[in-house]
Amino acid sequence: MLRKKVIIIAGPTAAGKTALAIDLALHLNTTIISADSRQCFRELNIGVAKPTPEELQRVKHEFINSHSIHDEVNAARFEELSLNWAEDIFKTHDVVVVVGGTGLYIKAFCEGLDAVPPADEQLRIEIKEQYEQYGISWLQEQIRQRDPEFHLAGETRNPQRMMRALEVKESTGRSILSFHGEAMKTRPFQILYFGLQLTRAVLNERINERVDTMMQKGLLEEVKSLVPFRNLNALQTVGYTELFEHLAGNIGLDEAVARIKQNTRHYAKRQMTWFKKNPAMYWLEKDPLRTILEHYQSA
RNA sequence: GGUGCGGUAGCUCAGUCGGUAGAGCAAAGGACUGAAAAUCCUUGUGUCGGCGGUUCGAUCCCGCCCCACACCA
Repeated sequence: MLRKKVIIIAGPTAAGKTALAIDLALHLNTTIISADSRQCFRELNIGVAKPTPEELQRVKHEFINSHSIHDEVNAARFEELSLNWAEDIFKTHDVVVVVGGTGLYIKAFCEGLDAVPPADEQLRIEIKEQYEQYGISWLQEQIRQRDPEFHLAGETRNPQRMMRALEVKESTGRSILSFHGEAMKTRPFQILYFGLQLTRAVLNERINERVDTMMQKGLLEEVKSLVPFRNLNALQTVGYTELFEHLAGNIGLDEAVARIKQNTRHYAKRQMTWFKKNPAMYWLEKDPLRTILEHYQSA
């Protein structure tokens, strides 16, 4: 019986994860590890719905404001960091709260990623340049010739996956697919999964309200200050890309705001798709805090 | 009032030399292993504005009407 426990709080954007996690962490007198791929960047604030400074004061959060948009952050890096944080917290606590909407990051923390080697930076740049110059057919042809396994079983219309497959093949001689599923890692703690869920209509309403609030709080100003960095991975983010388009003069402000709402709905849908397939997920309904505490105590 | 151009999927439109129609976006569902708020996949029956006429058969041709836009009075 594992004494150390991790409580995961997952769910779509705008469902109320942040507030619930803080309440829970206060009750359990412990620390929160955020599993959000954007809130870790200190340059991004309004548009990523980060916990407020007051909230951060009340409960210690890891992976919030911990990185710069110029740093390389990804799921593998998150796995490493989050496990270290958890280990540290477990030195003085029996429970950790992990909250976030990034399904892959939660998976990386709970189950681990396979040991696919990182890419050689130079190689990655070369592949990207070729792709940008010659298009997807070039990528498909390269995959066909160099990685037959991926050509047959991989996503051969998905540029990002093909570029990654190519760089792995080139630098290791192995297909990226050959690394997958080698072992689901076991963790030295018990994991309890909880999901926040709202009806589509309510969720959409909350998304719309939140986007309007973000605009009132000055999202446009925040985005303006980030224009020079618009090509960084960290800024391929809902709320930012649409306003970059507006600032470039391509679309009006109303149109940009409407697109932020729409793209946020798309994003929330993808999040739900990810979490719904987790059979261990306990879907919260009324009185979520009490429900979690009951499950935690009897676990 | 006259002339012109339109009225086709929730939206923007394509198309059928007459055999009841299809793209993009939206919407819904799904995938996801070093960009993941990213990237990608699947799903399209709608009185083809209305009423008549011609025809074996009309959304497509003809007539009238209604609506929208533009121009002329």
